[in-house]
Amino acid sequence: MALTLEQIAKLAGVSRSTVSRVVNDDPNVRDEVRQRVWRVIRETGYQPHAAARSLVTRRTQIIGVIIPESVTTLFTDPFFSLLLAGITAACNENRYHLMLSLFNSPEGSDAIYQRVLRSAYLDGVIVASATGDDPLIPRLLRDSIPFVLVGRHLDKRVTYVDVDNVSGARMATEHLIRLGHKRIATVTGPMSMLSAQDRLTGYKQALEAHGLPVDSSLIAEGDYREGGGIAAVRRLLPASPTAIFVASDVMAVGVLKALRQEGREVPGDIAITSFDDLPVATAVQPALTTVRQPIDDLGRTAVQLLLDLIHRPPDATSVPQRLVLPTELVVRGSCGARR
Amino acid sequence: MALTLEQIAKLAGVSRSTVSRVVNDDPNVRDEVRQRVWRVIRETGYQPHAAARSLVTRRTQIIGVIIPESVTTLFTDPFFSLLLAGITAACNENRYHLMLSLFNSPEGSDAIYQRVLRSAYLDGVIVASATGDDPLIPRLLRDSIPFVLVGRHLDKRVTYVDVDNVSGARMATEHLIRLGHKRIATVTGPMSMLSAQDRLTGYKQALEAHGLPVDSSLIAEGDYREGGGIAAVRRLLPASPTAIFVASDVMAVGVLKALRQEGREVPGDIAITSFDDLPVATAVQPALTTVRQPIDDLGRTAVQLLLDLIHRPPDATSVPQRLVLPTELVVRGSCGARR
DNA sequence: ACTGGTATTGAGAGCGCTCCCAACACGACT
DNA sequence: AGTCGTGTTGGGAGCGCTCTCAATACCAGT
Repeated sequence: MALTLEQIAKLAGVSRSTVSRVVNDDPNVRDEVRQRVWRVIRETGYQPHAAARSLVTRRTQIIGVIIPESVTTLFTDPFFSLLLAGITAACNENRYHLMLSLFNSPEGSDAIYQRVLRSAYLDGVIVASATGDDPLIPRLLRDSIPFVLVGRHLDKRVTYVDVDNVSGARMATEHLIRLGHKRIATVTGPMSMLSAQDRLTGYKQALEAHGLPVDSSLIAEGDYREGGGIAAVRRLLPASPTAIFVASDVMAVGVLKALRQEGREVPGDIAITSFDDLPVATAVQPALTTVRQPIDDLGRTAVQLLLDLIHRPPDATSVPQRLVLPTELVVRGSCGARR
Repeated sequence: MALTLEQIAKLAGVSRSTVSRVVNDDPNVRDEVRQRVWRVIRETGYQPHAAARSLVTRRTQIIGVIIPESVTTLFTDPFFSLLLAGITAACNENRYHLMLSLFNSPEGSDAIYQRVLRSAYLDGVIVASATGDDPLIPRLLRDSIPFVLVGRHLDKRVTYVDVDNVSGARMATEHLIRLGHKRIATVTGPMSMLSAQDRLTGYKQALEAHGLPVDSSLIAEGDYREGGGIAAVRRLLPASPTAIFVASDVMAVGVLKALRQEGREVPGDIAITSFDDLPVATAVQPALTTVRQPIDDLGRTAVQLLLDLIHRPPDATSVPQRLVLPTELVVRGSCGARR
């Protein structure tokens, strides 16, 4: 059976309270006693019972990562793996635990919300790239559960960390402009997501900054998935673009595939730039010129912001933090800059 | 503040015990009372406090997924995303929660083990593809923590679910043999992993079954990562194979890349088959002929086995379950069967 | 009316921990 | 010698829940 504080106390010849002090690094313990207690703890392999502790401290040392219903289908995108890796690393460093919730259950997201968030399991949550109007956000605000969004949000009460999608997209598009392209199309993400809107904004800014017209026949909405890239190409080709800025690597894979099927050469006939710099970007042929986002940082920063929120004294009123991380363009073969 | 049982009891005009019975579906409650209590619960949005409940039931309704240190570098492999998706779906269906632990921390896996597994946070754990000699397994056995392995294990006390790596690899190799190849090389996974050993065994079985020699110059060890595939090709080419069975899709991407660099055509000069059928298999050109494994099933089955283990009465002695799921060959372009 | 059985309910104890407060020892100061 | 402060320790209460057991109500059968 698992040991309790009481038993450790008996073994060390002190009281329950003293052992508790030792375990929690309370300075009010004589050094000699502290040593003795630690020795017993080490020898017995004692570990405090998490639930008992949580019951009184009202803290679980667990944070949740929520993949909202609206994006569970994107979960296999390596973006989420990398994000999770960053988040878990930061959690480990801070001795926090991570609970993963995909809101992908037939019971409905309301029921999951109740079960996961209202039962005091979690000290706080990180919400991964929700759509702008995800019903989750108002609920979290209403229940005053500490949370951080990965991806920006319009509500001023929301703390978030995002990558600079606008300037990333602008760079990717300007790169094509510099290469002499005039008819530059774009495949966007699902417009319900702010990241998709931002990348489209960056694309438009680049065109406008260089006096090029924004032509709606050169804009096709995708879904951040491969199939969306394929479908978008079919809609775009009649407008005869000479280059395409694709709003994600995964869609770019689809675009590449579709173009190949149509007999178009990349970058010879059509140049491509995209966004994310996932491992797949170098797996395809030609390798993708793409915008790198610091996904690992994104995860680590989200954890840091959340822990700040959790440890903030409840009366402290302060403005929610909003961080935007920089992006960078990685030039490879698909844009035709190197030939 | 969050409500307690006691408050609900007062509101419904019954005792704490009765509310507890209602919440836990105890049949010994008059229907009229049950209705009344449920109504109050619904109206107030009451949710039992998880820690308080855990403290007495000794159950947390949380299961852990552990990615051992030996494979954390593979975590971005979409295999893990798909596995996690299957696991979370099964968890949601069973009203369990999922705690994700990557043993990737500088504090060392011993410390994480203590922190995560000895504090009674978890009802049980799923260990994802450990190496054969991962020190985690004996510790879990010693501490009698219910656990299920994804991937087989030699110890007879271990419950696991695996895919049929041997017969999958045999199919992939035999397919090449049927296409007339005689000099078939293989790029293996890291030989510390049983799945890698099994896939190599399948490869050898296929050769032997068709009277072909097993030539060690045609066998190169990889690491299940892209770089390993690239490096393996350089070691393999001097032996002039006409076909290669690559033990994972991700490595196959590397192999494709390296062959292209060496000016070899796939499948013209060298035919390729691989293993996994991840999304990337259809992203590359030519698309990979590969062995599909039912990853989603793997995750769901692991959860099912674990829950069986958790709910088994402690005195029930029974033989650990070992399940092996079938694989299937998906023929695409890289093997040259379709031209 | 009395007995026994069954269905339903409430009260008390206790899970293992933290936190508050009182108790104590000890030295320093008046 | 008495008082105070400081450092250290132990005991009690209580977090919100479940579980056991006793109490009560009600019915049927005698």
